[in-house]
Amino acid sequence: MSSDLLNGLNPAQHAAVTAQGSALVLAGAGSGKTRVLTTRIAWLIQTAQVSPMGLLAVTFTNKAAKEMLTRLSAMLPINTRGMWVGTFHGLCNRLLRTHHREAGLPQLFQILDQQDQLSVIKRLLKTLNVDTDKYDPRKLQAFINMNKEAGLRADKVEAWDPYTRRLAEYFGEYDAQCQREGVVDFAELLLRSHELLARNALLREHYQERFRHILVDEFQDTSRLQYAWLQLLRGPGGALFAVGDDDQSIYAFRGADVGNMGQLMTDLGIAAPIKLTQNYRSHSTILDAANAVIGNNRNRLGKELWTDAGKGEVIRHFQASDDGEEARFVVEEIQALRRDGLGHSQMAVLYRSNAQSRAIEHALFSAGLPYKVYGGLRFFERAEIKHALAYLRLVANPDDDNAFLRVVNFPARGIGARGLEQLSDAARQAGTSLWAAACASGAGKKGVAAFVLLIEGLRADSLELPLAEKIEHIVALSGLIAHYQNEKDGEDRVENLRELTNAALSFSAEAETQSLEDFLAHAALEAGEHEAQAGQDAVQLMSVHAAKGLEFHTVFLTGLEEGLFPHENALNEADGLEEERRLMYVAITRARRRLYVTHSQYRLLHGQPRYGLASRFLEEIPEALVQSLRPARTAYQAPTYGARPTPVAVDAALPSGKYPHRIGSRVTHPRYGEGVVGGYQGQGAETEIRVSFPGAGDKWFILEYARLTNC
DNA sequence: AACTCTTTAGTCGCG
DNA sequence: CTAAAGAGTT
Repeated sequence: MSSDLLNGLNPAQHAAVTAQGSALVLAGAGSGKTRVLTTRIAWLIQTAQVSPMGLLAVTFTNKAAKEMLTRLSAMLPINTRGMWVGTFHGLCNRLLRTHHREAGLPQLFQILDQQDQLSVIKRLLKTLNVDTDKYDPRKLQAFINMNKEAGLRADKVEAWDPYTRRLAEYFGEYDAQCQREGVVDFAELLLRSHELLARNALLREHYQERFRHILVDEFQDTSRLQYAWLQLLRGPGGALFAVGDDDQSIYAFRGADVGNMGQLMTDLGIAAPIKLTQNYRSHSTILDAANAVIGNNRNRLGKELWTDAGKGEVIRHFQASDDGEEARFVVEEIQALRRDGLGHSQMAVLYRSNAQSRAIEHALFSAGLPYKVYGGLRFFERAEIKHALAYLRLVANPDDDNAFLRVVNFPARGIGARGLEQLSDAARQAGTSLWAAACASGAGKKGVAAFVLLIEGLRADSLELPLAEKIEHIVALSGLIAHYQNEKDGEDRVENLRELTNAALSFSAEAETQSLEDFLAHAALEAGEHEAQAGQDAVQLMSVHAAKGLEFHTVFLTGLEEGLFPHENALNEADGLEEERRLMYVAITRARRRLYVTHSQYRLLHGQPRYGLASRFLEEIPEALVQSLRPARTAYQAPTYGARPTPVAVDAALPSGKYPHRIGSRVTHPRYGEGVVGGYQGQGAETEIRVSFPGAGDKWFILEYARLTNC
């Protein structure tokens, strides 16, 4: 029986799936990690080592959780409903809703997303009369979240300097305000349920006895708090099975601590991780490049990817003179690949920062190619949706001050800053919510009174309606649709508001509930799909971070320049360069068959001209694996695919790094026109370049600022 | 109180 | 440069 499940696993995968007790699985990119995880769950259940209700499986994304459940139900004839499989936040939410009393929370606590949290912080700093030039709300937000992710409350923060002490003080005020208002931010979900389990021995022992097996995906992304949470849930006889890849740890900036992998081995007495190193995705040229790059990192658990799929194609490198040329090169290659029959959706263009998508989008658009951009706002984060949700939240709980403030005057109903100030003064003095203050004192003011009547009417009217109809009704009467219909460019927003009803419909079908509160929690915990342009078979554009976990036949890795990738900000951070290198490793291993790496000597960044040297990561790829393509001597002209002239090796005389313009080559200056590069002097940022112009003679420019282009 | 203008910040982003 | 937020204007 179980042999069916285990069929086709390689020895390492087999060992991981059937490991006894706790284990750490070091799963390289493309090594069948998800398969191992789901097969282990199925195997544990099938061999009766655990019941479906006796295990806990944690992922980072809703998508991963959903996929795990889908695969599981394909493997075993069990009902996955009710199993504890989900994201850290989803499971903590479940725990806190079930035990809200013990956790000191109202049953209907609201969840703040990042935007909500920031506006709460801004509001708080305003009432405390804090100078926001000195205490940046966003810095405070990061401070609060970082500390919570490390498991620290305001009174436990180590604050040696006055500035940090003030931040800690505001942190405490913020938590107090959240507690008063019954709202919980993302980090709080985790911290609060950790405290719940830590303080309540009965509860803790109950869950420890229940969850005999705890399984964690993407373990390298766990924060210290998440690790502590897992340890609390794991009872004396419980097993913790963690799967991760330290080389793909790219989320330190949001609290992930790779150190958890080593910590886990120490804490559970695991001598060595089980390594999955056979890669089923890429050809060996690509893996060799990835191995070589990541080999430059110091602190690794250590592993090398390999494949029996053969060498495959050489990695193609292109050096553009500006970002426009880089983009046109990508487009030409995409068109050639398309002619050879490769689907657009099999090709991805990756970049380090989202701002870089512009140039690529422009070129794709000009060429009439379909593309999808990932990143940006997601469905439940859009302003019109958040407005609609605020109405829903007020109907569910009128004391929700955040929701109140968001829509009390949107659409405009004559309630200005002055009126609001009176309201919040009244609320503070009476120690009540804004809503209560509005009911008490607002009767005189027509705008406020109308708003109170509107919300009360909405609640009364929609009480008995099923979820989707309720939402449709509230959205319609809120005046949001009318407002956006009058606004130019408002069609999309109206469309999204209508889509909200559909979202509610599919939610109530899937979750089998008509509860508005459940839907609101769902909206907070799952922000929905990223915006993506229409197009069935479209080229995929996304940041390297967004590409983690995905794979494509062909990958264009663009913008490989110092300062951009590795990003300059990362160089000042502890272990920043190593994290950037891991990001490079993730990027390379996305490609199944063909990998392009490109960089540009010049690009506009924030409207400023910038001359980037080739990324050090480019030079860390062994030369033998790379073939350099060069543009024609003049501006790059599209080579016909297949009939391209034999690529010429990059001129080795000068390292492609330090000098963007070769001595003796012709360059163009916006003011002086065409000239010849005479030479360089100075180092680093001081580097100057000499150019002789036929009309203006010899000129020296600071290389960093000179607007020179090769011609 | 709505509208327009100016200012400012700008790596990556799950829940 | 460009989008969004805050300040100033009508």
